[in-house]
Amino acid sequence: MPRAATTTDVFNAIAEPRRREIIDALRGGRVHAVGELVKKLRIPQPAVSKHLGVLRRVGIVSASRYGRHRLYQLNAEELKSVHDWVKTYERFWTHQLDRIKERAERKAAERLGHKSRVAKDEEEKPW
Amino acid sequence: MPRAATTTDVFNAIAEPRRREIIDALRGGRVHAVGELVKKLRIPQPAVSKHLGVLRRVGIVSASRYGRHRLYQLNAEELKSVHDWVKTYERFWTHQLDRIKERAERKAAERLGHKSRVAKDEEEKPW
DNA sequence: CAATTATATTCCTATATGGGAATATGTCAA
DNA sequence: TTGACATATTCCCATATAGGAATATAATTG
Repeated sequence: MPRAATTTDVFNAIAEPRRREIIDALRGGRVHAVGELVKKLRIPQPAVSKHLGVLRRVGIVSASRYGRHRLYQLNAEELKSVHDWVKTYERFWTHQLDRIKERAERKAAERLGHKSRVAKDEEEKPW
Repeated sequence: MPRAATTTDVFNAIAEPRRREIIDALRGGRVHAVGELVKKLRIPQPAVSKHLGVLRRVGIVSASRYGRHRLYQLNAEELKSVHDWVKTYERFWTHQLDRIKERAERKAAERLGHKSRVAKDEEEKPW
């Protein structure tokens, strides 16, 4: 099986650096014509259009016409799913002290026999 | 040019759903043998090994030996770059009120002639 | 209508999958 | 040593790029 399409979900869509650049350029709610993005990011116009196409299919951006221009706008809420997922790991790099404390607490609990319960079908491993 | 390798960076590595499942399974700091992941996630062993290989090359997990087992451990800090990037968009979906207020403030500023300064080489667009 | 401008689409190509099957490697146990 | 077990690697293949070049489509202007 090949890799999932870039339009499968937001995670795949933002894996491409240039697409993240485009997203960043659209930050602040300002709409941008394709040509502006081309000039700003120095990416060939067809490439920008293609990347915008991917982002649009995933829902990260939406487009509207303005004369012969096409204006793109960010729908940043679509990035929420990524944020929600990665946020659950936030504690691993913030608050070093909390982490240490947490470990100490876990060990203390073990000493007191308050091991976290193990699911029935899950054997106790020696590690 | 083909898509960037999955081992290019964390963004590409986590684009694959099964790799995120593996990461999630390793949460909590507990080490896991490959076989445990296979049973837990119901993914064929070669697939698990391959995905772990990708994650290891990117640095998201690290491995150690224990007899004939290989124990994998999460290095969640590697996910920080993703968090840092997506976090800058957090305000777009949290605090609805703040967003409304912000827009109102921007409009007010415009009324007062306090437009955000425009870079010299950036023309004023009609939109 | 013709020329121009803005953007999208099509073609082509080299490359990197991800899964399945089979097999190799490594380690322990009798 | 010989199995048996745990994990990694290799092969094969269908598929989805991402970029470049060329072209098509759309809208404006004269």
